[in-house]
Amino acid sequence: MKIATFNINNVNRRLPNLLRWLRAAKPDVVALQELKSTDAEFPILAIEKAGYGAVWHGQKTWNGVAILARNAEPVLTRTGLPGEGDVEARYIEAAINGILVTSIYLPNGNPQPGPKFDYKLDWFKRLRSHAGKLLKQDIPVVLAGDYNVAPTEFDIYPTKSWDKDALIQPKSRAAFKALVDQGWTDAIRTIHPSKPMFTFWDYKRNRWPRDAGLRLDHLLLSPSIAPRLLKAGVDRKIRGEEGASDHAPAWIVLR
DNA sequence: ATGTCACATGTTATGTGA
Repeated sequence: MKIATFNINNVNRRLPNLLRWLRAAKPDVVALQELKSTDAEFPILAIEKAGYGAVWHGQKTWNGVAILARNAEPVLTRTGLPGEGDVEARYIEAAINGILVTSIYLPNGNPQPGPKFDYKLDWFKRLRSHAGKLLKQDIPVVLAGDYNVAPTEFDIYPTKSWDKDALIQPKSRAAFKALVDQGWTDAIRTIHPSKPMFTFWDYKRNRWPRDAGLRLDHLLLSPSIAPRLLKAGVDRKIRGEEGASDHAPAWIVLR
């Protein structure tokens, strides 16, 4: 079973790229982020035609998350994190073939310090609270999404350019580590301990041709599913296509 | 400080967010 996470950066603008990748990579489950689409504008017909069922949680202009399942209908279990109602569409969760899968679009948090960074840290706290409850249920869970955190120095190319950026701040990294330390397995890093495995390359400053990337998209596995981890990777070449998102899909194969 | 992309508002650009 192949599960992927892909920040598509506008699902309608990037629809030809998405459909090409679905046909070529044939993932069984896909967590999409940054739909930048209202619920009504989500391209469900094209996605169904490609052989996928879907659940989605959209919003005008910004954010938006979805979960696709090949030859299956994901069973929606929640949109938004528990607690106060989220105005921004950043969380969706569904059950597919006995696995609970999320699509997370964690706030970027820039500029920092400031209210947007506070929102990021608060959102992380609410995610940890919910993730902790999922762990206690002892069910197979994959927390997939764009966490907007490069967890360590190894997850970014050598540079000073991002020193003030919310993506690499100690507080952002501590929040990610606190989540993982609940008992989750960072699947990509587990399979590839000594390769950077970038998933994002900024459009600016020639960063894709220079491979000046960051690893921001993660698949975290609950203890009951981690032993099934067989393979993991990043479909880097997707980033080089015409009209590409600034992220590439990250994926795992479970036995 | 800048670079790139895309969208919204509503203009022959500018602001916003990433």
